[in-house]
Amino acid sequence: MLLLDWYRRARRALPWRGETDPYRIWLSEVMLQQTTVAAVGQRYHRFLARFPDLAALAAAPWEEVAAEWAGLGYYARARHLHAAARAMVAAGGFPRDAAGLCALPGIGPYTAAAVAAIAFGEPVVPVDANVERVMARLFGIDRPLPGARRLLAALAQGFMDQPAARAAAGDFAQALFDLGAGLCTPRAPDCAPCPWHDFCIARRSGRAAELPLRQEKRPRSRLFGIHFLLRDAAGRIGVRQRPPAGLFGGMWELPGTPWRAAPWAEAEALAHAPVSAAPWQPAAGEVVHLLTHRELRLRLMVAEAPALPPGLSPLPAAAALPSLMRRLLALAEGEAGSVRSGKRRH
DNA sequence: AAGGCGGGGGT
DNA sequence: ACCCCAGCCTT
Repeated sequence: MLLLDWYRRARRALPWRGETDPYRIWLSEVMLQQTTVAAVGQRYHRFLARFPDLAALAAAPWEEVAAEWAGLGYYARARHLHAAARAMVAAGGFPRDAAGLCALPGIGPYTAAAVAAIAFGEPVVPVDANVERVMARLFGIDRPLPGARRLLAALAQGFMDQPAARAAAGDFAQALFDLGAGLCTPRAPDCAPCPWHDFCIARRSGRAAELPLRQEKRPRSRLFGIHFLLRDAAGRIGVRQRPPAGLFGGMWELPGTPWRAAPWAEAEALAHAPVSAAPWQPAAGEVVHLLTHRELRLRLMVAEAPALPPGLSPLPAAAALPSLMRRLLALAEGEAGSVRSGKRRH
């Protein structure tokens, strides 16, 4: 098969390539949900150093898992990963097929198929955005996503039903990923070296870069909040745990106002301060943090107190915070405010 | 079927 | 300033 030949020549060297331990395959797939390979980076090895196997992860308290996941985003993934590890230990180990995997929290059709194909050789295609893009172009599918999802999945599974692919299910799946990530890219596909160059309908009509079509997205709504950085006499920072579900569910945060559509006046926000008597001082600047469908605009008030009040815990390490909260902390260090999401300016 | 849910890299 | 990414869960 042309694709498998190309893959054996051109495949990427990735940290999880060549792994056979289903735990390690599973972890890589969950980290990569809606997350680029570059963003995962060294976090895969770091996580495994801390939680080397299913038993270690299942035995760990949630706070340690949350701290290890901090900064990776989509925090429900960490909650589900932890819950699934405990469920698997209780059930005696890993389900050996896609159907069994799919019943676990945080494992949907994609992840179940990926683990089944890569770890167990089950001839199922994990349909991610790469596979959808490749199939939409190869067959020239004009129907926009997400409506075309089932059609694209069926087309991909058709390839897996060929004997050469069935005999190397994990390689075939990863070959589609590498094709999508390296050649059949979203913006400017590099069609010349593509193993399916001659058969690709979109390329033959010069429309590869235009497919797949997508439904229009809704505009971002804006949320405002003011948070409070309280240090005790020892310099420890008081944090609390967010509710288990919803935005940044289960993660540490600086105490603050609720997030709402209208900006807060300082005096109004002080009603939500963890200590009312403290001399709160506003930090310069504002954090503007962009999520997929929200724009968070947060400001910071700073004060010291002899001791942290009940309800606040000392922050174990800044690295245990989601990126949003780390950026908020940076306001107190006098770093330039009003920096847009994520990337630092120098 | 649609919306909620982070963060960062690429262009 | 956008677009997109080795998706899943809830409503």
